[in-house]
Amino acid sequence: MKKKAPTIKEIAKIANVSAMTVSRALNNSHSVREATRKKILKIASQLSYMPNRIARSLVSKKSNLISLIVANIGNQFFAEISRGIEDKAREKGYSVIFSSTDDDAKNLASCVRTMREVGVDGFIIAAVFLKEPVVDELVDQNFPVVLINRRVKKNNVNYVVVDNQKGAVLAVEHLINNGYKKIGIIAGKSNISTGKERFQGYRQTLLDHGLKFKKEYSSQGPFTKEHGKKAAQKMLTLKNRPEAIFAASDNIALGVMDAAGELGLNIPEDLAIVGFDDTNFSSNSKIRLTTVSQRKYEMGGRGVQILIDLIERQQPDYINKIVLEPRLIVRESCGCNLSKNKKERHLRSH
Amino acid sequence: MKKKAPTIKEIAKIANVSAMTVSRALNNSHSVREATRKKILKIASQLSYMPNRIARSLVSKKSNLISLIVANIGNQFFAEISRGIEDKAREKGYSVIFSSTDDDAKNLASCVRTMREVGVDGFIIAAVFLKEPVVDELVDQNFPVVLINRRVKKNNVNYVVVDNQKGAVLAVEHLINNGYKKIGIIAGKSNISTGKERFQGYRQTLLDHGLKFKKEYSSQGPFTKEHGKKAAQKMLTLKNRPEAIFAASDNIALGVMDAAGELGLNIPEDLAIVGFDDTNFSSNSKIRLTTVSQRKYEMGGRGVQILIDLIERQQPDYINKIVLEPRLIVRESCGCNLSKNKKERHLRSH
DNA sequence: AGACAAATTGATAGCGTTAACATTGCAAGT
DNA sequence: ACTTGCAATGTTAACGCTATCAATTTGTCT
Repeated sequence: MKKKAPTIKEIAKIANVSAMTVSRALNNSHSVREATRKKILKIASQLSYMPNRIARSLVSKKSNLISLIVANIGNQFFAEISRGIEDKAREKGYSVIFSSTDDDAKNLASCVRTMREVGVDGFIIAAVFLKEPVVDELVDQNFPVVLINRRVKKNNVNYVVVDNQKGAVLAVEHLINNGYKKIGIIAGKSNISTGKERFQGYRQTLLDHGLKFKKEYSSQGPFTKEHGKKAAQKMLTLKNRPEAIFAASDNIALGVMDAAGELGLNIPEDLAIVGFDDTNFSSNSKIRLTTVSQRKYEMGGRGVQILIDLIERQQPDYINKIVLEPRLIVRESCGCNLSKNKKERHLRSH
Repeated sequence: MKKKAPTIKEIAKIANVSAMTVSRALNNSHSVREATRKKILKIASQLSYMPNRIARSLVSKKSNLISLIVANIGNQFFAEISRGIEDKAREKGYSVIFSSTDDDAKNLASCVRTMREVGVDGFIIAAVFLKEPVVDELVDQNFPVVLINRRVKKNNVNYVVVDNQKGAVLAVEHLINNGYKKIGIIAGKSNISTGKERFQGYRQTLLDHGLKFKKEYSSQGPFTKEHGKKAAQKMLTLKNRPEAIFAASDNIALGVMDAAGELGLNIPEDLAIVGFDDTNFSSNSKIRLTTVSQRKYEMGGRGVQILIDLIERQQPDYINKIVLEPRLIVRESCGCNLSKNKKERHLRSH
């Protein structure tokens, strides 16, 4: 059996003082004589006393627990965000409980409920749809929430996101500026803010540059490699196939690469690809994915900062919306910085 | 301000019963009349009552929280394990608090301490060194712990690992069987079980096949891409360089690929690589890493299972050691299943 | 109807901590 | 010496829940 942990009462008994004095001594309140404090601290350390936060929480109505809800913690993108969240939370004295929803609305609802029972002080959610009644409810009840990465349609929630539309514009303009005209998109779902906004950025950029939007050059689905592959297979076997694809996430881009590989298309010579997220693997020397960078670690950290301000009310009561700047990381999958040398070498080999 | 949550007392008042009856009704105890239960449940739902687990924990001395400690949640490998842990935990009614240690012993110690204060029911640790006093202490105190992925030298702890030595044997034998003789290793640190055991497997296999171990063909360091790259740069510029490298993790393998790329070496034609872990990205069509598979998701799940058995004492009091079978996933980075066709094509192009 | 067992409900206390107020003791000021 | 004032400590109750045992109601059987 687990050994019973010592309590302040036991310390009190040994030290011959009241439990209250022990409590005060351990929380370095000012009104404890130095000698008493020392005695108590010594006993506490001998018993290797640990404060029981559960009891403390019951009184203070604060658990110092944060709930982090993502679509899938096993996914590199969310894992990187999570690390940012964890570090900042720990720095501030909070711990993080994580849950994955697999982008299923029911799971979100049940996670939120469970976490409220657990007594978390607030939520960081990176798994919302544009319409998200669960979030509305939290907001209505003034329960601390911060959305990360994705936002909801309603405008009354705190969030930290990148400018997704702008990110898409950067990506697509880069392709256009380098001479590509037949540009396809494999996008996320349009009921998710990132999916929708990146798609809009794509479409708008085409129009702004006098290119027209072709339905067969676009696909909307989950942000997964599988969707990327399937959609690319279809798109790349069109009689008049696109010569460049904007993948709305790096995972999608990976799927596109797989499809291209199977069709015998070289990247970037036969097909240019730009991704979105700049996940860890994208810089790999075999992948060299040109992609729109999201500062995931920072995003997580700032989200926590806002959440904790909210919880501890150090912030006035306004809604905090942070839109980070996206940045295009040009690597090689877009074919836009191939050196003359390489291009020639490639041509020769055919 | 956050709205105060309703308590059983308030329900009791409205229902005109005692708090105890409400408690019983909500926990479907048998000794509540059906009519009473219905009345109480209705009121509870009207008030959207949520049980306060903190209060419950204080009484029951059980939080239904599990602490998961990994080296770095932002790392794909640990992220995948975590997902397995989360799913099983949720299935069993537990939630998971995660912490990253960056493989720093002090961080581990402080995490464990914090988590014990928080009141977790047990630990799943995937960040131990061979000698780990913190774990010893938990074990001494009979506090539920399960180690995942890595184990400690002492033999009195529950764990779930793969057979790392065997995994290394599989990898290296595969290379040897396919004609490679000059095989290097970029290994993990030898104060970590996985690092040590994989190294031993490598060395033993060489000897068993009449090859001799050359110090300059080996490097030991962190399981990171950076270490992989740096070590590979050194190893591959040896006058008599290895023609194959066993990377003790997929991340290391990625670093080796980077180094090879910079040196103008093609994989697998000029250099064969085998990794370890089979992380998500390894199957990518550009990477195609031959690697030793660890069933990470399963590993996590089984770890949780054991931990919960421990917590709830459904298991007799013996120590549970699970060693999963590794499996070699042959893809292309080892050059061992290049079709004749491809080989010829490659030769032609030179 | 009366007696008894069983089912249902209630009262009390306690989990470990802290907030709020009460008490004690001791030094300074007159 | 005697109030005054403040520092140090103590007492009580409460946080929301449940274990335990006591009290009450209900039903059953003779």
